[in-house]
Amino acid sequence: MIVEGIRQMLRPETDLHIVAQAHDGPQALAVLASQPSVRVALLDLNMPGMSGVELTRAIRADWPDVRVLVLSMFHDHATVAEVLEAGGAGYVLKTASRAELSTAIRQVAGGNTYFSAEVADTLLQNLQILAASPQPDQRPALTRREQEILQFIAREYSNLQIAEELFISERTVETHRRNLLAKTESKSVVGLIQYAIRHKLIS
Amino acid sequence: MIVEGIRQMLRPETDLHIVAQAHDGPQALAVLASQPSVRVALLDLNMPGMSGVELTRAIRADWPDVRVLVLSMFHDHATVAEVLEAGGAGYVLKTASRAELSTAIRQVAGGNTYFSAEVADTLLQNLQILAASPQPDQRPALTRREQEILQFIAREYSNLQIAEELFISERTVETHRRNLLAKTESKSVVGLIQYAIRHKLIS
DNA sequence: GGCAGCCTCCGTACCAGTACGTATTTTTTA
DNA sequence: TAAAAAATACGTACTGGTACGGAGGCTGCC
Repeated sequence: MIVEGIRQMLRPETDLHIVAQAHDGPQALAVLASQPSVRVALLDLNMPGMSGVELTRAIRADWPDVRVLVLSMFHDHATVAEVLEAGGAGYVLKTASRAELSTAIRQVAGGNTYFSAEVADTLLQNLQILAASPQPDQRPALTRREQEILQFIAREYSNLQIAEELFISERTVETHRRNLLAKTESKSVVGLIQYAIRHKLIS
Repeated sequence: MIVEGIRQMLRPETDLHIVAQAHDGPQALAVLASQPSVRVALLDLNMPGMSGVELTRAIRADWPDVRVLVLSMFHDHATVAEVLEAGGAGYVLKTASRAELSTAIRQVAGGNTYFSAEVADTLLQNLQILAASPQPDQRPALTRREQEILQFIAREYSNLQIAEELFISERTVETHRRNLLAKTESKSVVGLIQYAIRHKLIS
């Protein structure tokens, strides 16, 4: 029903060719297998059986050149993020007009991404969490020197190598290393690296 | 000059109070030190001396409650990403209208983020790279057992502990560990953990 | 049946990191 | 300027990972 609706909706757009359609996940995968010309897969996130996210992931895994455009009623952050993580290239709300939908398809086909305005808002709102949020980080901060040492550790330098690099004694490096382990409450370099990554001190 | 222009521009917005102004980075930091009531710092990315990104970082480090709104002529991805990474909460182009600028200030003051439309586009375009890009990951896959071992290593288990946990010999764990190091091309457990995190095998 | 890949196990040797204690100099902060 | 924090440095001892080489059993596939 919905599939047919979209088909009718896009009929006037003469540059868009609907080459196939399917009613659930497995069917979609089967269709893709026999239709090498598909460039964009437009799919309803809320489908029977296999979830839209799973299907997205499956498509991306088997046909990396097929761009996935997701159609959904909701735009909460968790869902949108999941779709992106699964490899979705666009996310359009079901309230979108024909004009918006066709624009989205063209954008996605062209290698770009497309997000409905509300979806984009959601994403940007959450960039805050990813990159710009005030982090109430109330643990003992690492000193400048310690952070520096940590950089080298993360690059798999040995204590001796670090010492030579910084023109200090190996013993000093050992001490810094000990303090790092204590401050990050890790038993070994393993926890240290995880701490560093979590706190975006490296990579 | 620019500072004065913005001041005049925002004068009609009666709910916004300009409590201080500065002409370069160090001056801004000094002003902040003496003005505890500042909630939003509006700064030109292209300033003399200290770069806007540096100033952003400095502000976030010393006054985590001050929200930084950046004003810039450009919106290339590298620059925007840098600002975000430094802790900026918003990014407005200099072509913005008074209405947009005041909206941005209010959004940022309210704990949200704000990005001019073009900037938002740039960001969304690059989400593709962050989250939806096809990753040609053509390295030897880890076996089930190896992944299992890796989980324990990430949790800071020693070889002996892993052995006991899995009812196998410590030697076997050592061998798996060696194979893991080889497959991930890392010199030590340091690289191993980074590999695991990058490939979402842990945490 | 044979081959490949995985999981299992052993020994020897070495080195790097870790634990713990102590102490001086330099820099920052109160 | 005194106190606190950071950076510097040393010694001893021990543990745990790493390098290297070898080997047998099991499963699944051609």
